[in-house]
Amino acid sequence: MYCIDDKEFPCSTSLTMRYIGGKWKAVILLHLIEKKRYSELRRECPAITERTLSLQLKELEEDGLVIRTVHTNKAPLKVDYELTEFGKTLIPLLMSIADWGEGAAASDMRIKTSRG
Amino acid sequence: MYCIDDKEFPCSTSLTMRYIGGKWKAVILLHLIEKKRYSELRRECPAITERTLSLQLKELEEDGLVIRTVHTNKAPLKVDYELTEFGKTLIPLLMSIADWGEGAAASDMRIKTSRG
DNA sequence: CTGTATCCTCCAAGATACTG
DNA sequence: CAGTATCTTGGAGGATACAG
Repeated sequence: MYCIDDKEFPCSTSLTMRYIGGKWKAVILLHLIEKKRYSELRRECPAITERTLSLQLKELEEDGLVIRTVHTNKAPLKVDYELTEFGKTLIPLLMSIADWGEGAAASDMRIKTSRG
Repeated sequence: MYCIDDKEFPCSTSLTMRYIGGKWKAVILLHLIEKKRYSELRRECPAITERTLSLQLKELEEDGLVIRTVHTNKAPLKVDYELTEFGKTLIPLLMSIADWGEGAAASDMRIKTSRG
């Protein structure tokens, strides 16, 4: 049994999902394997709305998985995001997640693949 | 770009999360690495409500990850669940998810661990 | 450029009672 | 034993406009 902020997690699996679950967190983390500017991230993930991307990044930062760096305070702002050491421990898992999805696309006939 | 039932997934990562995302699916799948009776599953996952367990199992079945077998139609019913061959391709990933959670519990000081 | 602020919708999931 | 049926709700996530 694990707890974070009075929320309970009965096993380590549910605990992991607390960090990378949700619709977009794993996607964002995977993109951040390479350090990125905020605008790069947005361009690479057009399916994620601005608000959601911003909120998820803040949560990832609070969870200690991602670090945000501001390089200048004068406009135009320059901010980038990268994985912390703790966040980097997720890399093999993130790779496995991406890999499994590719395999699934070949196995599950309900999945339609297109260039998009 | 991938599609299932007119829902769009921009990358393989988001596609995987479609299968194992949500609060409990990965937990259920991990328990089903060994074939289980419905009642066993319930006993082992008391944190999951009956309704949710039932719904998730049905979804996992529709997704081709799990197979449900009814062994008798006369009461008392006997039903068990196990991973399909497709579902078994998730096992290494499920293991990694559980493992990472254990490591996180040791790294993230916000996580309180208890016997429960 | 890098975000917030508002408003809104939808649905995953909980609680509880009931059924073949 | 193995589930459904109802009812409810919190919160994740979308759309869009605005801000430092």
